[in-house]
Amino acid sequence: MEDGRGHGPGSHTVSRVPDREPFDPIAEAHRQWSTRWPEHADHMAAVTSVMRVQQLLLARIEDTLKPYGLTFAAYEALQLLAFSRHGSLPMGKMGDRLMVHPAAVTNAISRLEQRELAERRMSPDDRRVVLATITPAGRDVALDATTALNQACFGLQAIPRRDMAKITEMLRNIRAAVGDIPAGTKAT
Amino acid sequence: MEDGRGHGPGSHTVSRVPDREPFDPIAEAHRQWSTRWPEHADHMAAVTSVMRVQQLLLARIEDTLKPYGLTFAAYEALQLLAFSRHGSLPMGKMGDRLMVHPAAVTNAISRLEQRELAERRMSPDDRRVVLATITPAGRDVALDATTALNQACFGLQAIPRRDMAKITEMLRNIRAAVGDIPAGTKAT
DNA sequence: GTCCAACATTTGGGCGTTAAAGTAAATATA
DNA sequence: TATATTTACTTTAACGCCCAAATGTTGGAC
Repeated sequence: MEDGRGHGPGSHTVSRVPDREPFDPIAEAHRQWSTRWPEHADHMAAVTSVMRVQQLLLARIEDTLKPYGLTFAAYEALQLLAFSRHGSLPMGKMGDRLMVHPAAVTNAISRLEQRELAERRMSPDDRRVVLATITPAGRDVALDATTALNQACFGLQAIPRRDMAKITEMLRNIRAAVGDIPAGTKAT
Repeated sequence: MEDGRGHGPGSHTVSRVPDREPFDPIAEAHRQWSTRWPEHADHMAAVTSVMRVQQLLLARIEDTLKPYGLTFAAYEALQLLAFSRHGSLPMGKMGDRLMVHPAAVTNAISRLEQRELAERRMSPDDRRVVLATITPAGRDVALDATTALNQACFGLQAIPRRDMAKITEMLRNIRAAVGDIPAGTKAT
């Protein structure tokens, strides 16, 4: 996959992450920023880092998921259902959990439904709500995909668990600052 | 904006980041994962954290950018041009820098061109390449938007610079592990 | 002069958002 | 109690962004 230089047909196959620049683009941007807004450069670099790492991880994850015909969004939805108490959740609830708009859930479940990995059921309690429900086939796929993801260690075999935990901790500060979680939340 | 509970028309206005769950969904997922794949839970939590923080930051950034009629993708492209040596860059080069597909650059520049923030020029050296070029109006908008972004401190006034730098450093390890930058790259 | 590599664009589809609409439940009001 | 208003839940439609594959053009090598 890692094609060293050389675009053309056959390059861009591995969902972006093209040929790497010979330098660190974030360090470069930090330099540029520092000459103009020195007091904001560190924040900018951190934010840019998060953006870029997300992009990189997403690419790896989707490569891992591709053999199972799942996109990351589809996987997230499926796994959420798999972890739910009865294998089903109201559409709106899924939107809250996944932090996406209700309309996005509608579409995601529709696609899963087409592939018979999930199905819609009317709630017996409230006829307004529709329950997205995972099928046995859906559970199988979710399990296989999760195993693959774990195997690939989310693409980060090289990094020790301790460092990963540290990253989670530091990012939790950001999430707290932004109101994603109650301020004083502690680790597991 | 912060509507405490209560969806319906008028909620979901602030680009996702809906009402917060009463618990930390990542800590919850970490728990679930731990019971089944304990040796992978830390990696999973870190990856999930990056994904979620990216989502949160993006929402904040786009809110800040909205008054200038810019999306984050558009801002990135514009800023890249603004920082470039002659205010212009080949389309392909932009794709490399921004880590997006060539087609994405085509569309992004087209939209910027419509708004007269950028324009296309044929390269005098190579008639295959088209140079995306920032206009004076584009520079103005980019500068204003950047100021706004800095003012908002990228939405993270609360977090000290030192912590932000630490995050950048730890994420650089991930980028190195994934091949985004040469292994031994150091900070600025 | 022919063949191949590099660029950019077009086309098609997934995913996300906003805005608007439709139905069902809850609540107010008479 | 009966009707009317408001609120909750989902869906549809329209648009932006991204990727993937196919198309068309130019430059360079043989």
